[in-house]
Amino acid sequence: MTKDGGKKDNQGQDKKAQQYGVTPQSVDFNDWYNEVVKKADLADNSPVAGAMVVRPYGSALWENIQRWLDDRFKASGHESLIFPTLIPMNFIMKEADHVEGFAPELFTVNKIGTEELAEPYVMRPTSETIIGHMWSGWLNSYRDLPFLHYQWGSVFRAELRTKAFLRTSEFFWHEGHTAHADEAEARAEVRQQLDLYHEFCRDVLALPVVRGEKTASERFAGAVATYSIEGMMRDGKALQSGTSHYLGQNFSRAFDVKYQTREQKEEFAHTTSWAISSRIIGAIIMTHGDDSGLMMPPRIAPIQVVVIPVGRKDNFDQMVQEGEKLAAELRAQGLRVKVDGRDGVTNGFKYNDWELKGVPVRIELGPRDLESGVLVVKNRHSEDKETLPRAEAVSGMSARLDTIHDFLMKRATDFLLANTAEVDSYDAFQREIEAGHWVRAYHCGEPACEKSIKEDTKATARNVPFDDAEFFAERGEGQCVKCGQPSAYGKRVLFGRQY
RNA sequence: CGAGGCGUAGCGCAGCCUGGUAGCGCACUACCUUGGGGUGGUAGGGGUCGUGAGUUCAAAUCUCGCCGCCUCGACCA
Repeated sequence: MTKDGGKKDNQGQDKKAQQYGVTPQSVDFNDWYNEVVKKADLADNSPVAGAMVVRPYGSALWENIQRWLDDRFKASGHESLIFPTLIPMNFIMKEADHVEGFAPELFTVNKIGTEELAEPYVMRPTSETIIGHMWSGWLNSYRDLPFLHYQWGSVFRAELRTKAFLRTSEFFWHEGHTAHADEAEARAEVRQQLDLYHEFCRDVLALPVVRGEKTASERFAGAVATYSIEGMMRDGKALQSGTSHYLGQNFSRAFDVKYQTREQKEEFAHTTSWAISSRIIGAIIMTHGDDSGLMMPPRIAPIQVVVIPVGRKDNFDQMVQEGEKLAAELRAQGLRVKVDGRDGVTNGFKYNDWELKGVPVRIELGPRDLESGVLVVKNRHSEDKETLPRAEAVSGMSARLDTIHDFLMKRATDFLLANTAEVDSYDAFQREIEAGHWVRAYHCGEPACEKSIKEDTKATARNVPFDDAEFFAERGEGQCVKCGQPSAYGKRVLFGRQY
């Protein structure tokens, strides 16, 4: 917190201010974020530069994310597989744009023991190349298609400036890779997976996101088209929270992924790839978090309800047991419940602790409550404590979590809309960006023009919202906000500063 | 990778300028106390000062290299 190390006369006084809680968002959003990540026990720095250690609480969150997505992938006919972490370096070189995009950030393995390798490997930055290589051997006939594959794993991209979850040199994700007989089917897959990500964000994480297509300069290295979902963080910056790419035949040509058609012609497959990474955890933190710490969306929260037994020395153990009984009732409904039976820690400490960790609902259970058959229930995002009949509190818990979900979704959506401006002049554009807002503006579609906007304002084109996007979908024409040329895309482009 | 800042116990810091072998608060352990919003007390344990080298009789303290973290910039999911 204190940044000037030269301060005198400060031998740990003013302890409360330093010990408890996190720096308010309004004071320093970066500090807030870093402190929340560490103090909520999500992750810690590791001895490896730019690579984090995900601690049990963060890992539990990630596992819940994985589980939901994995179920849906399988439900739509996708199959998981496992590829090596190492990729022959020359594979990366086979797709021209791909090389250019990834070469600067590759970790290279060029030695085994003391032996120099004639053919170096790279730590995979993404697996299109090696998967393409293998597909080439697996694909013969149109009857073999589609390939609907994905894998969970980590990838490596050397980053010069890292931040827990948002940008680390090794990060965790799933990468979906599919191959199709024709463009239409491949494009449908691309859209289907992006829509799944959108559904996941909306219905599970309570994250409002804008679906749209990336402009040419923001496209994935080697893609024909890149689509993204963009979320707005509490500081007004955008976070690309998921991507889906139509790769055309770029990779299939580079890796000879071809098949014989029904008409007995040889054809290259149309491929796709799509991903959500551990970065999505950063989106959860920065969309819902507040000055008390994290706020876990209830449907993904590792702990949905925490039970705090309140008691004195003579009855504390009994209250913990009662807490466990209560927890068992809630678990029987499929809820994830924790009983905080720590002794010697005061209730106030526990309240603050679980608020920092963002547990959506807290139940206090003390002798008085037990006697009168009530429970004291408090939602993480509210100041109010409710005293409810026990049966009602228990049976209504799932509905309560749904209500919290809806509240978070609405709050985040309101925030996103309130902090997005529609502008038609470059003055207004710069002013709005400077104020930390998103901007919707017409743009000519020229990469050079986009670049100059970025140089002026640090803002980039986030995406061009779909016609059926939940926000900002209206079509229209105008003049480029920067250069005055006729607009491209048939609608306003979403601009913002980004993570 | 460029500029700046910072690395002393798990956390937040003092000590460094004016070298003499480490201190405060919290946390931790034990006991007592307290217990419905970060209880109070007593007694303890823990660091060789990011790392390597140099200067010196002596280095947390002075010098240089390296590493790491943070912010800004360039680059990127």
